Amino acid sequence: MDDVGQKDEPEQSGFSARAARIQDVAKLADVSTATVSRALATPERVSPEARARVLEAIAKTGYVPNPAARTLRSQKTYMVLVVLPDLANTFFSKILRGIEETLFEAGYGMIISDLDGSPEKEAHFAAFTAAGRVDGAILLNGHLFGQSRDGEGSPARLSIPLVALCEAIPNADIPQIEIDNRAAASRMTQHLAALGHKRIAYVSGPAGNILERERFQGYMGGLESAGLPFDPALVIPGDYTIEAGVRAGQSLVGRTTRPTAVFCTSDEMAIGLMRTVFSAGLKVPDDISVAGFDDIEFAAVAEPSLTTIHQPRRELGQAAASALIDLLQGRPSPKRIRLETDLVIRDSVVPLR
Amino acid sequence: MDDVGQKDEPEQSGFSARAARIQDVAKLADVSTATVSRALATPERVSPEARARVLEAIAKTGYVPNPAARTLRSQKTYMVLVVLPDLANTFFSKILRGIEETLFEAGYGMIISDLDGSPEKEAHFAAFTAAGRVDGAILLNGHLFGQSRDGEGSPARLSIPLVALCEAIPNADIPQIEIDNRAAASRMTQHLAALGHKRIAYVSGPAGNILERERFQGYMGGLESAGLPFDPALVIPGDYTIEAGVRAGQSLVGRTTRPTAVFCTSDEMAIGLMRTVFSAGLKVPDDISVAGFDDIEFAAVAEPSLTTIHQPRRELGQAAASALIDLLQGRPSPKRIRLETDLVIRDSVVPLR
DNA sequence: GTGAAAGCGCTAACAT
DNA sequence: ATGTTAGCGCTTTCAC
Repeated sequence: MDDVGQKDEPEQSGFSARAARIQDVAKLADVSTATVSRALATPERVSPEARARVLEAIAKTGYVPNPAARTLRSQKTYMVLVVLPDLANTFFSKILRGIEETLFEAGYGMIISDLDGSPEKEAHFAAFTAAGRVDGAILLNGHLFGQSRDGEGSPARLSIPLVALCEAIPNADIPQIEIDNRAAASRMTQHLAALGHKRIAYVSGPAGNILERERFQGYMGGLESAGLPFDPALVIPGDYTIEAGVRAGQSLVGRTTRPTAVFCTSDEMAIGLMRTVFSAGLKVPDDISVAGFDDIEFAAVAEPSLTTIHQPRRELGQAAASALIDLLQGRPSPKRIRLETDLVIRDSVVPLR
Repeated sequence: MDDVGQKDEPEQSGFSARAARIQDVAKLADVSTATVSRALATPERVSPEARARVLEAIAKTGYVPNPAARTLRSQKTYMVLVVLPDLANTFFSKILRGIEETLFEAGYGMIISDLDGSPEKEAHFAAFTAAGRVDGAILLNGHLFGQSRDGEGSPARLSIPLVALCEAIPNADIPQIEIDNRAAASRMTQHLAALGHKRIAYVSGPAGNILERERFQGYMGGLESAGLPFDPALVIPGDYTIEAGVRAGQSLVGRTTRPTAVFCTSDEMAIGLMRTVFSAGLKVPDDISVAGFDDIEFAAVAEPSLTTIHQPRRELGQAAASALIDLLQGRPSPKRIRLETDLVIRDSVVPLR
């Protein structure tokens, strides 16, 4: 009476076409489906004997729980969405590793969303979270996406736990994991100034970007600490990409009074800029010093090797994932974590003259 | 009689805590849930009036179908797994873009799995597919993962449609999307030979890798075409990473009779190798010519800029995604696609002397 | 063209 | 410690 006409015998007969279900395991272990479920989720609440039989039956059948059924019932996906502004930027790869390894240990999977500067994609992934495909999200893109359709003051419906990583999200009451961008930029600026540079150019990130705002303030503060005047003509717009660096270089080499040092707010821009500078017949660092930010893998092998700010990328990813897991499991989570950066001195920056 | 005691009124009252379900839409549009479902999946089978009312109700409620319920019932996830050997390699970013955009147009989402050289991760993702979390997979890692537990000749159970991308999988009867690695490597080798180079070193990929085998054969064939002898001492082991390039460079600079040209089978290795060569006081290309493979973004801005083989990365991704979608939708799919590569001539290679 | 009803596979509430 | 049962939200026969 505990069985209602299955299609055919699911026993381990050579070619079973269909996957084992919890029922198959229960029958084989001579327990109820509830016990099988518990043996997996809360083993301590099942007798050792029953557990052993269940485990054996699972091994025999090759049973793997159906995630859709599990999710439908428990309303948990054990999936986390990671939102990136640009997957092509190598800066993110180690961060992703850090996130993934931490999530994995806690039994969560990771879905990556590459916004690629496209608002439609953002809408797409907003719908994604709204549909309940993920339990939480780690945002590296610097803002929340539109979760409520009516711009009213209504609290976001269907909201899930979020963590901001690298790019802080100012008015959001969520854990923020980052470095001290302002301090790091200030430190680099002062480093250049200490080497005698007086005309220090700054290649920016995208306008409005929070990293950009922080780093720019660090640049300004660094100039001030060094007693150097701020010259708006030395600020060159960029967006962290190689191409932006190439363009910034073009704008520099044509000038009559050139800066003696350039602080690029990403390594990719620094590398692109050096390329243009070379092509124009100038030498780095002899004619102009160039500094970067991030310390991506290519920074150490660039020619000349790049003086830059090292970010603990893997640790950033780990910290963000931990904070999200805390949230997901109802534990208190840190409100803000700031990891330390390092000034990495290589060959692209030398004292003036 | 079509309603069984809901918790509370789900109408658009300011703060509805819970997400709209298909029932809510059905009630509001005054149709059955079946009609709502059909209006979404097969609009042509629903009367225009009913469809309009359903669409309006969906807009009003903000209804988003629950993917877990949909998957549980239909056994389709509309998700595709993309398996990468190494996400940190920038070579993959544009490929991912190509895959993602094509999948997205067809209504599929993408889950990225970065194997990172770890067998455990491979097992993890094998379980992932076995659990039915994805409808199909695109493999860039050069082999299938263990799908059947018993090594018997039984056909893989729970198998899903697969496509091999870039790294062909020899004995698998699945669509293979790739470039002609052998021809490309041969072409580069002959290019170097045509410039007068007689001692052309080769920095390899990982042993056993299919790309490596093909490219090595291309190198051998290229030497032969040019009438040059093969010298095993000129083959330097690598694994496509920057670090491998650095090590390869170290093994080169110490030699008494150095090669005059080096063909690196990835741009990352070429860039790492140039770094070491510089540090040893040699010049590229004056003292030694260096060629790469892939044409990643950094190749054009390296110093000197890198002569390399251009791969149509985005198109490769698109082609693989299309082939998989064909399979998923029961259409015939191409068995093998080979996209064209280009020899990109830049500054890191010059004629001998 | 539309509705009623079954049920995908699991977990959790409630019994025992 | 274990079993029974309801039901997560959807798609899909099967009727009409």
